[in-house]
Amino acid sequence: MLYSKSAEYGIQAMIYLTEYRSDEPTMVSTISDAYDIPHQYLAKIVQTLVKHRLLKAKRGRNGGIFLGRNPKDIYLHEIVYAIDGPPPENEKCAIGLDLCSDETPCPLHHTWKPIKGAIREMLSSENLLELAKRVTEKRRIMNKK
Amino acid sequence: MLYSKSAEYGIQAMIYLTEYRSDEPTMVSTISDAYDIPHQYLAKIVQTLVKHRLLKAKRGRNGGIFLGRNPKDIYLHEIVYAIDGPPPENEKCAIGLDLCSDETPCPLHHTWKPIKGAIREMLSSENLLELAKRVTEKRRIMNKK
DNA sequence: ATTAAACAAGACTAATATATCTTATATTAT
DNA sequence: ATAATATAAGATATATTAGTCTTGTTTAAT
Ligand code: SF4
Ligand code: SF4
Repeated sequence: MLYSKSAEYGIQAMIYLTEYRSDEPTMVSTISDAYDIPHQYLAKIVQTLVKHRLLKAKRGRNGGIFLGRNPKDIYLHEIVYAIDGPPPENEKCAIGLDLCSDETPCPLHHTWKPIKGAIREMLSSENLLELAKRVTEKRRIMNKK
Repeated sequence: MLYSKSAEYGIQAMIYLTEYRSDEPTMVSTISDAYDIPHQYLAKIVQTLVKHRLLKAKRGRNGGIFLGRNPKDIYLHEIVYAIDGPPPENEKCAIGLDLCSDETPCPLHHTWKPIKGAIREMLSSENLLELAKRVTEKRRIMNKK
């Protein structure tokens, strides 16, 4: 819906790193085990995140990955763009009749445009630290029951 | 984003039928030409819409398709469901960590849920007649320039 | 009746997204 | 130095979606 499966895995991995932040590197396999992501597949996704400097990797024995920078300053859309690439210039959304503009909109424009805006806003305002906090909180609640 | 390419084509075809409504049947090829949709592919999509009674087909020479009922009473989500099938019971949206509920939501829940609601609302409140009217209006504006 | 023109249906192909396999390279403990 | 263990990288495989081809069936004009 919002992004590919690959991007979803990437986000999950980065949330994991934020939640269990450490000075020691975290193995990719630790994350893929925890979230049940195919190991090699996640490894490749991690590679592209490393190239985009969202992660740092330390190779060799006792190696692993770290966050590339402070999770408070990493926003969802960065992760999505890194993996799925930026959205196309003329993104045909909704019904896909011809090109869109505010003057000659497609027939869904007036309801769809605000929704699209809300999605963009969500992806560009949510940062990793907040997301990870909420995951921790969720886990706390679930364990209580 | 909202539905598959097939569903998009299906919507386009039904908008066409609404806009150029007629007592004579409209050939599938007329529509596929007008909207540049692969003919045979649209034919198959049309078949499933016929099965779901959203369209009626008249076979043989001078045959073609009609709307199954009044376009005022056909809503977008019906077309989408007919082609893409209904959404999964436990639709994992957003980040996809475990299952979702209002009590133990995934970390995007509070921003994503209202958006999801808006999308559902859009699909279930937009009817064909309105959409077709807007297309006509759009065409009028574009021709003026 | 014959034939042309339309939809119907299912097999087949192509493109894309998702996932796995294999080999290379880097790093560290011994 | 050697072996173990990690990421790096690209080839290969599988699944899903999109699109094509072939043949069949229905209908109406001739
Ligand atoms: S909804 Fe608006 S932005 Fe989206 S395709 Fe239609 S006109 Fe363009
Ligand atoms: S956003 Fe809400 S509804 Fe969607 S997966 Fe998260 S908890 Fe579930």
